[in-house]
Amino acid sequence: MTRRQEIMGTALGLMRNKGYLNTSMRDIAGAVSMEAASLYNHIKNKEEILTNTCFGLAEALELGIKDVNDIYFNAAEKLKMAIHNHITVITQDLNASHLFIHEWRHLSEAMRNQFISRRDSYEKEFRDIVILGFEEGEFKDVDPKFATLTILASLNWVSEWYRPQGEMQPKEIAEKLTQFILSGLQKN
Amino acid sequence: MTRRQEIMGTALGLMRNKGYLNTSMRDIAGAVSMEAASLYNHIKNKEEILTNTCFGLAEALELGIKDVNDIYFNAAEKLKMAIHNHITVITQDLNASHLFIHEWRHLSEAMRNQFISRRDSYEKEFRDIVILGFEEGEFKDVDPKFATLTILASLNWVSEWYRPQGEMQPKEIAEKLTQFILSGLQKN
DNA sequence: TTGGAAAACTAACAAGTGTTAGTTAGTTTT
DNA sequence: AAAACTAACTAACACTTGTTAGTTTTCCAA
Repeated sequence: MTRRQEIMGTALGLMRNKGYLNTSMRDIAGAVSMEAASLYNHIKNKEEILTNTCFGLAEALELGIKDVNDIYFNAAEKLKMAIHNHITVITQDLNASHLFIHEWRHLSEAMRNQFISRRDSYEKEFRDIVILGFEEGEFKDVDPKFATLTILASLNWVSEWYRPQGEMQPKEIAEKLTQFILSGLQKN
Repeated sequence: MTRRQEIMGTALGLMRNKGYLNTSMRDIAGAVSMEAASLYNHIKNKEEILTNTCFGLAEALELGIKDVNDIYFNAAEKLKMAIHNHITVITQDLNASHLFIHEWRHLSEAMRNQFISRRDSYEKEFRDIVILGFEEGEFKDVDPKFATLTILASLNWVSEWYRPQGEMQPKEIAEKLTQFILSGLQKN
């Protein structure tokens, strides 16, 4: 592991606990046993940590959903794959996910706009699956936007309670979520 | 409206847009056309804004769920009422909800612990409904904790996209969510 | 062994932070 | 008329912020 990766990883950990704004360069430096100014030999500036992380995860999610939508399957199958992909990415690095989900607001305006538009287009790919399901006659006639937002909220929330050492592993989480989203809580 | 309420309301608006940490006392003062120091004639300090808001909403939610669990109904009916209550509270003041959902992390440690324990007990009341549904034989044998977290994630996310001027109103949102949570996306 | 890059350091900057102290003008109560 | 209260002000404090400049140390390839 390079020093840069060590700094990045440590920074993400701190930022997950205390928040991006509340984590100072001196905090990060202390955690890797150096002076704040020395960090700048390895990273451009504080925002690079946020930018790198947010766009890194965006890319991972986009790659996954493109795979899903490029192959033909029915909507239920696609949704299952999309959920599986999302959970896999999100649970990979919980610290990074936290930044991706909560702290992107603190990107500079230009980066933020870019980020939002990529997020929107990811959301749209998800929404298309819901719409496909309706066209197939398999899904109910729900408001696709509403449904998609609700689904993504559940998926993202996983990063809040998932613990790698816990008993539920990503694969199982994805399966349960798919089950829940497709057929709900009630019997029959 | 008292000056205090004006300050509080304005502060919540700013904090929703820029985040709690990123909103300075000078920002708030500017928005109500006074000097930062003058704010202290009306409020104790910055944290009071956060504390007041977080515990205010906690109380509103607790009151609602107590009403639900005090009366006898079947689980499906209870869940419906609980969701309705949650959505009503959350959509009442979106700025406050944002603080309640996202910024409670920045409460001082003592307040934060208090807040978390109240949140946990609210969560438990919700979970009891899911468990009741299983005991009644009406709900599937899901992991109650998992289900509850997933449900609450969907509910809280509403505060992120709901717009009072939009076409979907709280009552309708609550109904659609209940429907979605009970019977999912798939037909039959 | 040496030259040079990489990576650390110290010191400082300009700006911004929440908050307190002390004061003043205007209003209300005694 | 005197006293007390309200709500604003200016000025300042003590500290933290991200970042830069300039310097020294470390370390590895030639």
